Amino acid sequence: MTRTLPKEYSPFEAEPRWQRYWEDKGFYTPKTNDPGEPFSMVLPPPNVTGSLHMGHGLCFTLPDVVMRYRKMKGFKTLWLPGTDHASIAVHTVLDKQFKEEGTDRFKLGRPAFMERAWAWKEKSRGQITGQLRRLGLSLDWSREAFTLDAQRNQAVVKVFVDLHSKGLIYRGKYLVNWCTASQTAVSDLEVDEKEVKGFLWHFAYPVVGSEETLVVATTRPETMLGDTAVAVHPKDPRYQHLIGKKVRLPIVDREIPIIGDEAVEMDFGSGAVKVTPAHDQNDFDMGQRHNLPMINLLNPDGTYNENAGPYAGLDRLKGVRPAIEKQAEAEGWLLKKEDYKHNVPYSERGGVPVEPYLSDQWFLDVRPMAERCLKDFDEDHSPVFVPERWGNVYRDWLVRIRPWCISRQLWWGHQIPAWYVIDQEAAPIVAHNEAEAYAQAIVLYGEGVKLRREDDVLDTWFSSALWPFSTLGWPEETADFQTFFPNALMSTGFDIIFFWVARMSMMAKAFTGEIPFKTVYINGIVRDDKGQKMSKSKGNGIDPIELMDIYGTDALRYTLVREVTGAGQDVRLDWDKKKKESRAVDASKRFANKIWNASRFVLMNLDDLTPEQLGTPEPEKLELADRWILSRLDSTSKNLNSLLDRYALGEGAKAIYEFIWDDFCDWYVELAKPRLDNPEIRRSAQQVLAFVLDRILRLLHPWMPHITEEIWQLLNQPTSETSILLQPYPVGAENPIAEEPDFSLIQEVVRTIRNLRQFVQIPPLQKIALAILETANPHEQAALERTRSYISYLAKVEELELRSSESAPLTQVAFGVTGTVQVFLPLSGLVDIEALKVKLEKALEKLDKESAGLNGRLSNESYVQNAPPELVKETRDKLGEIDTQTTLLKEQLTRLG
RNA sequence: GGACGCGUAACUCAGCGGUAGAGUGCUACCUUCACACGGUAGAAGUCACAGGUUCGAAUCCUGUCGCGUCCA
Repeated sequence: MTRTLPKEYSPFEAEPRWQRYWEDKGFYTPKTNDPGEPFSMVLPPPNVTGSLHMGHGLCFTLPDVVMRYRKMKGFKTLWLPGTDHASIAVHTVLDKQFKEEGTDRFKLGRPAFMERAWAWKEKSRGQITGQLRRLGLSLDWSREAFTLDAQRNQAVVKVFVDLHSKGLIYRGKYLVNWCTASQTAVSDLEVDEKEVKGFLWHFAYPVVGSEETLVVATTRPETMLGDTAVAVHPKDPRYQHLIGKKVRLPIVDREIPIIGDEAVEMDFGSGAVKVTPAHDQNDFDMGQRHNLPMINLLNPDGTYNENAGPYAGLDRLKGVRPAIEKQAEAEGWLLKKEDYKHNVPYSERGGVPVEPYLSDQWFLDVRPMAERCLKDFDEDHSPVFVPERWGNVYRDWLVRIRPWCISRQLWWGHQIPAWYVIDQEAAPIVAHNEAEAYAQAIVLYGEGVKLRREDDVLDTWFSSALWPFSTLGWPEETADFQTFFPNALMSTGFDIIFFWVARMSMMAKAFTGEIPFKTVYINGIVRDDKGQKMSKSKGNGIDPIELMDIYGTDALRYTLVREVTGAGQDVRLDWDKKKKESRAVDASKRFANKIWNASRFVLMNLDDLTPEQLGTPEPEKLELADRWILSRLDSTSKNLNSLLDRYALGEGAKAIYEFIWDDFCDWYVELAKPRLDNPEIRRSAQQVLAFVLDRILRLLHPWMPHITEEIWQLLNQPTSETSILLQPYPVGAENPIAEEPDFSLIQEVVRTIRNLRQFVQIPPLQKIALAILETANPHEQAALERTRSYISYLAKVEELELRSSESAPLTQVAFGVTGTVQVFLPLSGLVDIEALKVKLEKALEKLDKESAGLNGRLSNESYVQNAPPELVKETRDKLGEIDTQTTLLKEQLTRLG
C-alpha cells in the first residue's frame, strides 16, 4: 500500500499542530545535566502589552535558525523567553482609559492603579506570547520570565543597593528631559530630534548705566523669564567692553550680568545669547562655570509656575510665548522676528517636545562600569559583533557615555528601594526592604523615626539590563546560572545597541565579572518595497500575522532570512495591500510546495518502507546518478555547516534551495523515475531517494521547521515520540564519494538536445526517433556510452547513436556543440534551413568574441608570467575548446550551403 | 557637522581581484504519470560616474553624484 498525500501542501493545519507538539513534549526545555556543550540565548523581551510586528519577525527568526542548528549539532541549547513591562507604554495606555472614565491615576491612588496595571498586563500578555509561538520559535516557555516579576525584582533591588553602596547611584538636581505628556523624566535615548520651522526672535536688552542695548537672539522667548545672564564670546570685539556690566531684563525688571564664555558662537544670531540655566543644557553648563543662579519656571505639566510672575499658570508654548511676544512688540524691544528652521527634541513615547527640566532624580554613574567593558572589548574582542562594524557603535557609546538618569516619575515599574526620613534633613536610606530601612533609620535617628518610600520607579531598561543573568536565577547561584551563563549569543537590532547591549554588558561585568554573551548578532530592519522604514505613523507596516495567514509561517520565515545575505543588511519586503500579495513570500510558499511534492513522489514510491527499513545503499550498486547526488549532498552539507557557523543565514537558505530544486528535483528525481519501474534496480533507487530526502529535510529544518517535521515524520514513521529537531544535522561524510565530472557532461548534452528540439519545434512530450552524438575524445565517448540511457530518457530520444569523428559528415540535421561533443538531430522537412544558419552564425559570433578575449590574454606576456599557472592552463584549455567548436560550426555551416 | 551602509538584468538581491549570477517578472512551447504553487527553452546588464593601482577591476584605492541610517 502506498501513502497518498494531497497535491498541495497546506501549512495551516500542520503548523499549529507541530508547535504544540514541540512545546508539550519539552523539546525546547533543556535540563542542566543534559549532555552537550551549552549554547544559550535570551529573547530580547518584547513589550508585554504589544503585538508582533515585522521587526520582531526578522529579529526572532534569525536566531531561531541558529538555535535549531545548534540543537541538531548536539549542543545543550536554551532560548529563554520573556516580556518587558514597558513603564511608559503601559502608562500611556492606562492614562487614556482613565481619561475616558473621567479620572486619573492620582485620583485613583497607587494601589488601585497597580491593580489596574497588573490586570491590563495579564489581559494583554497572551497576545504577544501567542504570536511568538506562531512564529515557530524554539523558546523554552517553562522558563518564561517577566522584567517585573518577583524574581527579577530581587535582582533589581540587589543591584540598586549594591551600586548605591559603592557611590555609583546618587540623587541629584539636574536637567533632565522632561516629557510633559507622561509627566516623567526620559533618558537621552528616548528623545528624537525633529527639524521644525520656527522663528528667531531678536530682543534688545538695555545695558545698565549706559545708552547701549545688547541684542540677543533666541528661539525660545518664553524662557527669558528664567534668564540669569547674557553671554558673549570673550574675544568678540563688538561686545568685549560690555563683559562685567549688567543688562536689565526688560520683562521682569531684573538686572543680570553680561558674562564672557567661549561656548558662545560669535556667528550665530547677534553673537549674544541669553543664559537660562534651568531650561537649557548648554546654559546649565555655563551656569555651573559662572556660578549663576537657576530659576525653574516649569510645572510638571508644562505650565509655568510662580517664578514666572504674571505669566504663572499659562502653558509655556501656547500661553507664555505669545504673551511675551506681544509685550515685547508693545514695549518696543522686539527688533526682529525671522523664520528659522531648527531642531526640537521630542519625546519618543509622549510625542510632545521635551523640556529640559531641573528636578531631583536618581542617577547611575556608568563610567567605571563602561571602562571595564571597554577594556574587554579592546583587549579581548569581547563581545564579538556580527557583522564586525557594529562593534564601533558599541565602543563609541562606551567612550562617550554620560550618567544615566534611572528614575521615572511613574508607578508601573520597580519602585526605587529608597526611603526618606520624614521631618529630618537626611540622606535617603537605601535598603533591600522596608524592615531593613527602618532598622538602619533607628540606628541613625532613634526609635520613632518615620520613613516614606520613594515614589519613583526605575527606568525599564534598568531591569532589562540584568536580563541575561536575572532570567537564569541570579543572584542565586542556580544550576541554570552556572550552566547557561554567559550566553552564547545575543541577537538584536542595531537601534538598541545603546539601550541594551552596552547596558547589559556593563551590568553583567559589574555583577558577574563576565561579559554576558560571546557573540552579538546585529540584524537589519525590515523596510517596505520603497525602502522606507516601517512605522505606525507612516502606516506602511506589514502585519506578519496576516502574511502567515496567507502563506504560512515557514514561507514567511524563509523569506525573511533568505533576504538577509550579509548579516545586518536591511530587508526589503514587498506587499500589495489591495491584492494582499507579496511576491517574495509567495516564492517561498512555492518552494515549500515543491518540497512537499518531491517528498510526495518519494513517499509514493517507497512501498511504505522507511529509510531505516530500506537500509543503506550498497556502494557497488550505486549508479553514476546516485554517486553524483550523494557527492552533491556531501558538499552541500559541508557548505551549510560552514555558513551557519559564520551566521551566514541567508546564504545558507539559498544554498539549500539550489540543492533541493536544481539538483535533487530537476535531475536526480527525474533519473530515478525509470529505475523505479525496473524491479532489479528499484531498491537502490528507493534507498538513495529516501536517504537524500531525509538529509534534505534535516538540512532545511532550521529555516522551515514545520514542513520539514511534517514530512520527516511521514517518511520515518517513528514509533516513539521524537522530532527532526533531535536528529543530527548532516555534516558531510568523512570519506565522501568523489565528485562526478561526467555528470555535468550529461547535463550539457541534454541541454543541447533540448535546445535543438525547441528549435525544430518538437513538442516536449514527443519522442525524437534519433539523435546522434559525435566526439573524438575517447574519455567522453566512454562517458556517453555509460550514460546513454540517462540521456535518452531526459532528452526523450528513442535511439541515441554514438559515433567518433571519423564518421561520414551529416547534412540534413540540426546541429549543436557542447565541449567537443557534436549533437545532430535529423531534420524533418518542415525546418527552415536559413533559420538554422542564422542560429549557427550567432553561436559562431559569440565564440569569436570569447576567443578574441582569451587570445588577448594569452598573447599578453605579463599575463602568462604573472597569473597563476593553473589559471593560464585553464585559459589555454578553454581556448582550445572554443577553437574546436568554431571549426565544427564552420564545417557544419559549409555543409548547409 | 561626524560615522556607517548602499547604488549590478524591469523589480528584489547575491558575487567583493580571473572577465556576470539567482529569485520574481517577461517571451515561446507543454495539462506530463510528484508538483501549472509545475516543466523545457529563451530574451534581457557600458556592474552610478570619473580617475588610479594591477598582466587583469563589478570586486582594491581616491574623488564626484544619488539614496538610506545612526550620532551631534
